[in-house]
Amino acid sequence: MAARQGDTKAEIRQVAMELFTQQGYEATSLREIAERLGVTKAALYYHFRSKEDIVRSLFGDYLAALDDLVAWASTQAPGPQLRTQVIDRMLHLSAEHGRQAMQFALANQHVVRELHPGRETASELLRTLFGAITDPNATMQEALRIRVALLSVNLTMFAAQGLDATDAQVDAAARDIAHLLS
Amino acid sequence: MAARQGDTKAEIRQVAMELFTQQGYEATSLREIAERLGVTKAALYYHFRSKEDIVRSLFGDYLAALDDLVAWASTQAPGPQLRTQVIDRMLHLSAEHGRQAMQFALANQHVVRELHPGRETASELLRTLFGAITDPNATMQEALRIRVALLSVNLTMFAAQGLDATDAQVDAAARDIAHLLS
DNA sequence: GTCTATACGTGGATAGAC
DNA sequence: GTCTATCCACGTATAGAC
Repeated sequence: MAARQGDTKAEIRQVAMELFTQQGYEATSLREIAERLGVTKAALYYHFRSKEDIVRSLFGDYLAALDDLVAWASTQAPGPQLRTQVIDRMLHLSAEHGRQAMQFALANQHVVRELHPGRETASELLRTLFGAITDPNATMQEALRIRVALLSVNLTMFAAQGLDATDAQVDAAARDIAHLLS
Repeated sequence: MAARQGDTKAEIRQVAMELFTQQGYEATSLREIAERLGVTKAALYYHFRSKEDIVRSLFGDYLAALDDLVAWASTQAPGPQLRTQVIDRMLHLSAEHGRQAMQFALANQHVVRELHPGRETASELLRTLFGAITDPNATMQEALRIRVALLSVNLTMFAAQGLDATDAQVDAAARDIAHLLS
């Protein structure tokens, strides 16, 4: 209890991230988060304005960075080079925001979707990104493989759960796999 | 409304599958399902005993089949052959239960987890499966790639959303990708 | 900065009429 | 087979005291 002055907000974020990832966003109540921390629901409202505010504070940065990536890719000419660059940037994002963020995003797609106010939904975003890196004349097989290559970055982070590996090792493996597919 | 005798149950299942996949299980209320069908909540309770009962009727078969696969794989010796066989069986499962089931499972992992009464959780199940097909002496990189190969089957189904492709084409692409990685 | 108390809506679920 | 009416628990959120 010595460590409960000023960092309460950080603790809330940490517990919320954990529970949201394990059980899902809707399945996790504020009461649950509060109990786990030994505080009351009302205490949470001192630090955050709403439940959505918590999740937003958890992923706002990542989503914004993803937006930027998509916007940038849309201005480039499709082709193998762009593919490589986009994959590298995805890896960079994953490394920067941590595996847990990826796992949350995968487990709470519909929540992430709602967090995009007035913007594209997550699937539209993905579709835009796919379009940007895929040659218009590509066959269906090629297009599909490129999509899987891109998604494999996050999938690898997910698959690494419980595996005895450093972040750097996982990053390297993700890069190998994505490039193998693209 | 002529088509509202006897197939109501089927309609409920269909709408539920759709909404659960799009919005998530908890985020979808029974009221929402009922309204969409033009009936009342109480009507749903005539056909199903609970909300969980609906989702169970949607995925019980798939989960049972997955259980069988894991149990079988555990009795086999790990190696390249087993890997190929497991991947083929996964493809078979996906084909049999449809892409939408895969999408639901991916979007509602924590719900699927709860549906396993007295059994392993979904992640334990996956871990068991991974263990069965991975050589104990494999490097971390190899182990990770095998995991991703297995998961890529479902991922490919997911990635095929909105793509103009037949089920057979997607299956074939999934097989290629999984084998490329394994 | 954290609490008690409470309001309010909604969700799942049941009883009983038609 | 579907409806109305209703119950109860829970979830988010607020007001105001300490």
